[in-house]
Amino acid sequence: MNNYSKQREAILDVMKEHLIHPTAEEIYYLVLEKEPQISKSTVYRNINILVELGEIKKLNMTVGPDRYDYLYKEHSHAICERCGKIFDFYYDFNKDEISKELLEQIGNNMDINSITIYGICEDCKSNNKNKEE
Amino acid sequence: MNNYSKQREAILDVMKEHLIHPTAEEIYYLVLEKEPQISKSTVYRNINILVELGEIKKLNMTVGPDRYDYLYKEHSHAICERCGKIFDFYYDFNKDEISKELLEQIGNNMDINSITIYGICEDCKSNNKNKEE
DNA sequence: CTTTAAATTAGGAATAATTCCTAATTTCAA
DNA sequence: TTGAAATTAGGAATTATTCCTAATTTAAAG
Repeated sequence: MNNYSKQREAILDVMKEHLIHPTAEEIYYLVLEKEPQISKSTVYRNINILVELGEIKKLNMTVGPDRYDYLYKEHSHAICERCGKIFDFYYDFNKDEISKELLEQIGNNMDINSITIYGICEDCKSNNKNKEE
Repeated sequence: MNNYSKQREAILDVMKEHLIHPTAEEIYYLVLEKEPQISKSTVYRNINILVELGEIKKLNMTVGPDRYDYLYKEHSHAICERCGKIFDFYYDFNKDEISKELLEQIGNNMDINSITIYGICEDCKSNNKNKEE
């Protein structure tokens, strides 16, 4: 693993240019503009490699396919479980304390990579109110 | 939506009896023991309804299919992004403060349903050390 | 420069996970 | 009762992702 490849480079470039939480398929179509020969399997494979290398972050969605994010700057995500909207935000979680609690409660010294909020956004809440039940 | 159905009842019972974060397919096989006629599509459909009703919680996985949890008692989850292990733990996140930050930063008054930690567990960290790179 | 082994690729096939479709059945309120 | 709405089983269809293979590219060593 880890020979140079302009395809992988192009994918990372796309991620840096488009901070829009794209799906794998959206990344594929964006990369096509730079690398018209690239295949979908190459995109999927390299996305996984970039995630494994920590260059990009996989966002685990409740709705629709997973999405990816280039962390130009440390931030957290709040995701609407009903419509899938993703919000970037900053919050100073006390990771040391959380790590300590994890170690005490589950006996496992995890490295915390990210903390994600799942909930229901304002729009989905009000749409629901209009629904007859 | 929401006529009585013994199939949905059986699924919820299974979730209450097996607090093991099962996948939809695992739920299907567990429910089969109570309802030998039940079909997989019924299981999928009712799982989604139970999630929507807030009776069970969907866990968004990095690895493998999504999993589900009956929250017999409020708790959070820490998930290993590499092997998919799920740990239940308790932590008193300051949801009010987080909500306030969300409103200020993203202008959206979300209802927070859950907070999930993603990271790399101890086992996966040490496995990695042994890997030649 | 060559050579060579390892890594990567394109393209399509295969798999996995989930949703959709339909006719039959069940639920429940009038 | 009865009729409309909801739900079901079963299988087809769709979606998302991974796997397979022969050809190409990379990089390091001579």
